[in-house]
Amino acid sequence: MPETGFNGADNLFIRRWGEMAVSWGISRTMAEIHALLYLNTCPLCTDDVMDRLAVSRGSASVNLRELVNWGLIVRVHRRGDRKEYFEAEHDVWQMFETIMRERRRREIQPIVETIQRCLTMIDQERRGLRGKARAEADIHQKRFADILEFCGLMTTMFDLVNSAGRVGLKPLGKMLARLAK
Amino acid sequence: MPETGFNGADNLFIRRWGEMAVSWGISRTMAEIHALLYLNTCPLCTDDVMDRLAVSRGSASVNLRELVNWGLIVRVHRRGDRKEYFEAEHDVWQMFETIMRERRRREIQPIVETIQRCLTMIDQERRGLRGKARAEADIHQKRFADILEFCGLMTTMFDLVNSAGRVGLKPLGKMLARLAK
DNA sequence: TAGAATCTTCAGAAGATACTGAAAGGATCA
DNA sequence: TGATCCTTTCAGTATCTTCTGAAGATTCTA
Repeated sequence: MPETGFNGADNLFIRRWGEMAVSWGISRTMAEIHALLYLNTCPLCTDDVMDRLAVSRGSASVNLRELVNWGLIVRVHRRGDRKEYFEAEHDVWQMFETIMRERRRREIQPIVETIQRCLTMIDQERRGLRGKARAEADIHQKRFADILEFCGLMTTMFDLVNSAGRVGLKPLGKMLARLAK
Repeated sequence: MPETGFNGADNLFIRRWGEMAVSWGISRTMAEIHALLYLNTCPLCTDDVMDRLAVSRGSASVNLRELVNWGLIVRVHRRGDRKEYFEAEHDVWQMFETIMRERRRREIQPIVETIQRCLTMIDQERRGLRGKARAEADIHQKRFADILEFCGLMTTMFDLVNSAGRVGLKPLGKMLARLAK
């Protein structure tokens, strides 16, 4: 393993990052590898990850690939070295944008599509109803519409944050502070 | 079970809401119960939930309590009825604020505290270092500081969204649309 | 206070998820 | 071409999570 200047702070951070990941639906090992690469100044290879986090080759391989799929780390080749190295995105803002884009695609999009289908379904079902049943269906329709509107707004908000983020953290911070007043 | 006007759309939504929950670190049953109560116009009791979602009494009890702890549903008592009923928050905006507040407390706060500790630790460790090791420590320090700044900004943003949310979805939507240009 | 209705708890079971380690696959070198 | 180095795959295993169902606690009624 190359000199990586690991210390107590790094260990603490890596452990906590992994613990937190579980409550966000991400596997502990994957998050630990991500934290390890985020802190590291130079790319690491599979063996480095195995040694450092005490995981098997299989686990390291699978989790590294998954991180590459998410776009949070990239493969790095070195001349005269057959090993593959991995390097993390170090720009926190870019990291956030990547995570948001992926989660939107994988988790928000499916629910949005489902709600749209629900709205279509309920609209058809509603036609045959009268009186109380009709009123109930109207309320359900509104519930669906509310969530859908909310999802749309969230999407807008994250787009805004991402575009503002490109300018840098500082300007956005100032802008938000001004708005919050 | 009281008349609840369930239909295909509701079933579809409840199922999908439960599926998505898993990728957000929430148990499927808990999310399904939440979806069930969110859609329902009248409060439901434990037996209603058991019948509707085909879960055991124990599971219904535990998950309902957890939802109450999160503040997403409330207990409702009815005169002359010993059963306890449960009703969900129906305002999507309020729901979002509740979820964000809870997740911040349970998941963001711990990582923020850890990073602050990391910064203190690395600052102490750094004193004894010179040359390359010192430079490396400086970079690590910056990495920690970046995440911390990012967390602070996210917090500000959600506060803003929440306060703007109280005005209603529409005004915020317009405001964001204007900013996004 | 006995008895009925309801809720909570929890040990054991079931199910889901993630990891391991070895074998197979692929690339490069001599 | 064979040897070497490295990566990927996957069946079996370990671990973690969640559920079940019944026993026990609690609350209310008569």
